[in-house]
Amino acid sequence: MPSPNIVPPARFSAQARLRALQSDIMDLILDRELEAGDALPTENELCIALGVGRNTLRESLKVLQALGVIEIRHGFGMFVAPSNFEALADGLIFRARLSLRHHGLEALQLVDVRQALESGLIGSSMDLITAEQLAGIEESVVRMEELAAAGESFVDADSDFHSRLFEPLNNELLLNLLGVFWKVYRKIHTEIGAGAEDLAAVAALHRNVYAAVAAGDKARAARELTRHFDGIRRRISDAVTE
Amino acid sequence: MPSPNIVPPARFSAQARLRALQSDIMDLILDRELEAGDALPTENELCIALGVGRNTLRESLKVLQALGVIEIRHGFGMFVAPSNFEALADGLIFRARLSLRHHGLEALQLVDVRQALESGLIGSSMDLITAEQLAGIEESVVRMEELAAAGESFVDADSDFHSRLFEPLNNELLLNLLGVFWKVYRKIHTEIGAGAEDLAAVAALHRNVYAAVAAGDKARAARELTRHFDGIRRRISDAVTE
DNA sequence: CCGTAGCGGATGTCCCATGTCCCCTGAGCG
DNA sequence: CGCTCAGGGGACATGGGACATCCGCTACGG
Repeated sequence: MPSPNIVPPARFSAQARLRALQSDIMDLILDRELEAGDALPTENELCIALGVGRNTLRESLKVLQALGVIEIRHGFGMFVAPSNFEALADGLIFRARLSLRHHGLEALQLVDVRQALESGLIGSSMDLITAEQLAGIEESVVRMEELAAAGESFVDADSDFHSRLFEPLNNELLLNLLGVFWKVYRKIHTEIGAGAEDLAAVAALHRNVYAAVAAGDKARAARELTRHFDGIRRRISDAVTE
Repeated sequence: MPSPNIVPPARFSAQARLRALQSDIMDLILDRELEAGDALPTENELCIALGVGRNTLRESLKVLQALGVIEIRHGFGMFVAPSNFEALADGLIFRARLSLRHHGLEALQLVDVRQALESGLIGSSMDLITAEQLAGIEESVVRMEELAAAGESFVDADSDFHSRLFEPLNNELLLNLLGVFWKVYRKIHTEIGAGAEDLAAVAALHRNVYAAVAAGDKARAARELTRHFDGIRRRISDAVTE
C-alpha cells in the first residue's frame, strides 16, 4: 500500500469493524445535530471523513437504510429518515416463515407478544380516546362486516382497526411495532392458507371489541381482544400440525 | 452486452430493487430448505444465481446480516443465523438518542411499551415459573443489593433480573425484544447521566418485585413493576427538561 | 409566462486486484 | 497410534475506478 494508512494495525473481526463504521456514521449525524429530513454529506465526503472506501461505506449505508436510520434517494442524496420499521418486519417475516416449517413456534410467540401489548394497553388507550377516534374504529368494523358479507378478505380494514385502537396513546413506537407484527401475521396468513377462516366470525369478534371499548368496559375489551388472539393462535397451530 | 440479459428493462426504484434482491435471497434459503446453521452458496454463486454484481449482492447480504437473517464468517462462508436482534437495537438506540435532543418522546414511548410487555406478561410467567428459576431471580436481586451497598452500578444484574423474570415463558421473541429495550435503555442511561440515581432504592424496588413473585401475588407483582417503570420514566423526564 | 430539454451532481451497478481470515489437511513428533 | 501445528486453498473484506442511471435545477425557446 503506497500511503502509510493507519488502518492495518487495529484489526478486529470484520463484523466489529462494520458495526463500528455504522456507529461512526450515526455519531456523525448526532454530532452535527442533524434532524430528520436533513441531508447527510455525500458518499465521497463520508469516504474521506471516515477513512474507508466507497464500497465499504456503502455497505454500512445500506444497513442504516434498512434500519430506517437514513433514507437514500438515487441521484439526489442521503437524508436522516423518519421512523421506519420495515426492516424489522422483513427479518421477522423470514424467521416466522422459517419456523412454520417446524412447529410454528416463532409465529406463536409473536402472537403472544402482540396479545400482551394490545391487551395490556387497551385500557390506557381507552382513557384517552376521543369520540372522533371511536367513530373511526366503528367505521373499520363496518367496513369489515361489509366485506365479510361480500365474501371478500378484509386485511386492510383489520389492520386499520388495530391501528386506530391504539392511536389515542400517541405512541409511535407502539404503532410501529404493532404494524410490524401485523405485517408478519399478514404474510403468515397468506402462507398458511387464508381460505379456511370464517370471515363473518372474525368481523363479529372485532365488533365485540368495539362494543366493549365504546361502553368503556376495559376488562371486557381486554377479554375480547384475548379471544380474538386465541383464534389466531388456533389457526396457526392447525396450519402447522396438518 | 453479448448475452441477451433480461435485467435492463424492468427498472424500478433502486430501493425496490434492493428489497427485491433481499427477498430473493431469503426465498432462496426457504426454497432450498436451509435451516439455521446451514451454509449459503458462496458470494460468486449467488451473483450468478441472482444475476447481479458482487457489490450489489454484498450490500443486500450485509443488510440481511444486520437483520439477523444470516451470519457472515470472514474467510469461511455465510450461514443461516439464529435469532438476533442486535440490528433493531442499534436503530432504536439511534432514534432514542435523536429524540433525547428534543423531548425524549421516543425514549418514553419505549418505556411504555416495555412496561406493557412486562406488566402484562408477568402473570403468565408466574404460572410457569419453577423453584429453580425463582432462586435465580433472587440471586440477581442479592447481587444488585451487594453492588448497591458497595456503591457500584449494577446494569448487568438488573438486566439478568428482567431476563429471568420472563424466562419461564420460553418465548425467545419476547426475550429478544426485552433485551433490545434493555440495551437501548442502558445507552440512554449513560447518556442522561447515571450518577443521580439512588442505587439502594432501585435495588429495593427489584426486591419488592421478587417478593411479590415469590408470594405468587400476580397483581402486586404487576403493580411493583409499574412502580419501577414510573421511576425510569421520571428519570428520563428529569434529564430532558433540565 | 410557462413548459421542456439539457446540465451537473449524486447515487447505482459492476469489475478487478489485493489483503485478510478461517477451516482443513497432512507431515512430523512424542 | 494419537496429537500438534504449519501450510494450502477457499472464501470473504476492502479499495479503486469506470460507466450507467436518476433527480432537481436552470436556462432556453415558444
